[in-house]
Amino acid sequence: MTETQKACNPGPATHDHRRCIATALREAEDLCRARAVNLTATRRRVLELVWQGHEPVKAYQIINNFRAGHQATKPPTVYRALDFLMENGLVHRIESLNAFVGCTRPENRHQADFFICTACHRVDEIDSGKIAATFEKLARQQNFTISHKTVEVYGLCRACHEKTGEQFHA
Amino acid sequence: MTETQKACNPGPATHDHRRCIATALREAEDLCRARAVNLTATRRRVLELVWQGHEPVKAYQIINNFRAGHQATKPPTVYRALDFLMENGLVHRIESLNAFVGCTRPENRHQADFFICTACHRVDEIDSGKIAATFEKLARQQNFTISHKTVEVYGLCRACHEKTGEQFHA
DNA sequence: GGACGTTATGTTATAATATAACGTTGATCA
DNA sequence: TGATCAACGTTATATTATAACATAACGTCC
Repeated sequence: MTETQKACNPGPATHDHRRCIATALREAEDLCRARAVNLTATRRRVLELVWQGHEPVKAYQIINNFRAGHQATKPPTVYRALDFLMENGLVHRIESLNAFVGCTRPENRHQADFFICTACHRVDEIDSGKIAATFEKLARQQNFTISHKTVEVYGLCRACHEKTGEQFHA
Repeated sequence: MTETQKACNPGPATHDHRRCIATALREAEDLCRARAVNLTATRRRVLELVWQGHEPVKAYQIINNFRAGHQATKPPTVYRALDFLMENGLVHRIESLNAFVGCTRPENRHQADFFICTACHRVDEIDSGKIAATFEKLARQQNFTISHKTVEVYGLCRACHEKTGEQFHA
């Protein structure tokens, strides 16, 4: 099991997700304080909504769920908050889904690559040292100079793969 | 004036892009005949427009440039044609750009990974045997079962990298 | 030969995603 | 105290994509 997963275990709803949210928010607060950037109430609320699960969340889900009490919000507010959160490595964008996911290890800035489960939609960051090396080697062969990348790998996570197996036996 | 055809993006050497287009269309015709699928005039025209360069082309560029004579078209027509072309491996979608690019080797069906130049926007398919192996190994470690992936690597192609170098000396 | 199925396209409307442009507020501080 | 700035509000609109239903063109089967 990788370090990425921390307290949360694979598969939907098998853990107390409130702890994931609390941890993510606390880490975000600490990091923003340390970096002297401003984690405002709006940004904090958006981060909380991104963390409503381990699945990617769409911008308009956030917009629609934003109202706390009876305050609504509008697209630019949420997109700005998402920009801030991405700049600060607290949230990643999943390009192939037009969606956003909380970063599980924001303390070290990184570009993330992802495994995305097509069954439960859980996203895990790939530990990407080896991937980077592979790409660098290929790039050198073509004289290509890499700056950044989008890597989103789809398939079944362990839990869902096992469930599928169960279905075959049922 | 249309958004068509800024001269071809160099890549290694400047080339006569009309030949690229002609080749792509001919190969498409051959493949569709061999597979007994129907490369209609609409689909052929969309493919031609996707091939207006080696850069990704947006759906609405295609829609706006579609008129041959004075016939316009509407989004569903073009999206349907793109779906057909993608199903038949003649076109790939670049997820992180919401854009489409002609496939350079449609004769063998494949999922493609890409190098995308941030300067000239040229796209090249990565020969991805090694990439797949690397991902498979990582996936096994996490008990993840891969089905497909999006890999889009950004940076400078050789030509643009060299140009940038020149600029630094200028 | 005409009813029917199939494939592809046309048409209308709208959904879903994202940003431009400009206005307001409240904190800070010279 | 008023200039500045960061953050957010507001309005409008741009961009990307699809749903839903209508029509056309063609083959086929009785």
